[in-house]
Amino acid sequence: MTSTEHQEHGRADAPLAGVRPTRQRLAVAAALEAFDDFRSAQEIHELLAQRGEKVGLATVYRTLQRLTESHDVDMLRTEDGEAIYRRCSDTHHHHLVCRECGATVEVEGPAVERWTSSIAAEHGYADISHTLEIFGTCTACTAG
Amino acid sequence: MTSTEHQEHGRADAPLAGVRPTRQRLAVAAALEAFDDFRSAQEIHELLAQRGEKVGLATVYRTLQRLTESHDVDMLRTEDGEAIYRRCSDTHHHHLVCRECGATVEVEGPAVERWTSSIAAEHGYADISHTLEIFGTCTACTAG
DNA sequence: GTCCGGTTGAGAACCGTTGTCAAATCCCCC
DNA sequence: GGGGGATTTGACAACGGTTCTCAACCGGAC
Ligand SMILES: [Zn+2]
Ligand SMILES: [Zn+2]
Ligand SMILES: [Zn+2]
Ligand SMILES: [Zn+2]
Repeated sequence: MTSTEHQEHGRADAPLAGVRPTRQRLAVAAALEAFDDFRSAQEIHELLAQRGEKVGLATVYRTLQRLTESHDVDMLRTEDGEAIYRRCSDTHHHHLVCRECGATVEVEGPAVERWTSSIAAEHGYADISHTLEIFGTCTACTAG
Repeated sequence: MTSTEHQEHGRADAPLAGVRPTRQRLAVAAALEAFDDFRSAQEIHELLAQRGEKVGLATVYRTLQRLTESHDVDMLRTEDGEAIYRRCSDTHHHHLVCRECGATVEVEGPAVERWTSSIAAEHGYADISHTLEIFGTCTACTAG
């Protein structure tokens, strides 16, 4: 558990809380702010390189992993299994994603949340998580 | 395009339609019938080996790929990106999957289907598809 | 300054998956 | 029954995303 580490350092509610805000970690966080779409770790690494920020690929992966675990970024998988990341709002939500351009809309569905947990309870499954993503073609891509 | 191949052979509605029902392909199909849970390609390959059916791993992958494309099996990805396969019912449904043992329950949620299409329409997205999977730990795995 | 644990990064390792291509197999027609 | 040509197979290599390794590198505490 990460919760056993000493938490006196850093604010408990900010991204990168409880860890050293190193140049590399701040750079990854900044890159995520720069994007509005889901991006792969390698794309983020590439953007950092273009910006002149030298950050090792392993560090990008480690940082994204940490941010995902702390729910500061959303991670989902493309059709072919690649992990992609996006800085999202704090509340639980899902995504409406354009399969052409990647434009993303956050969506909430309290009824769906209730439905999934009732289904799980009904069958005795514990420690539930769920994935729900909607893919389509946005207006811009339909027009273009 | 696979649609350019001659399709006169085989029934158009059966699994493996339009391709030679070779020993290997039949063995993979049989293995899928034997399982009631989602299984990875490598697990299926291993089962075939245990049964004495010698089928190359590449052939297992190729066959599963073909069956997935023809919608004769469902393919989804575990939380760490691995593809898993299952022979399912024909109607549209989603899954409640044990992340330990793969035990699967098919679930239907008409309300969810309606919700996803209304969300999509609301934002002007067209040509909609969606993924919805629920992961948890089944009673057997919780007990064990 | 020294200490010391957290952090980094280059590269290797890992692992699921796909590509390669010669050999085997099947199907059709003679 | 015996070619012949397309399909299929499988051992193995290659690939791509991700994680591991571990020596070097910080950066606060004292
Ligand atoms: Zn999100
Ligand atoms: Zn949800
Ligand atoms: Zn299914
Ligand atoms: Zn559905």
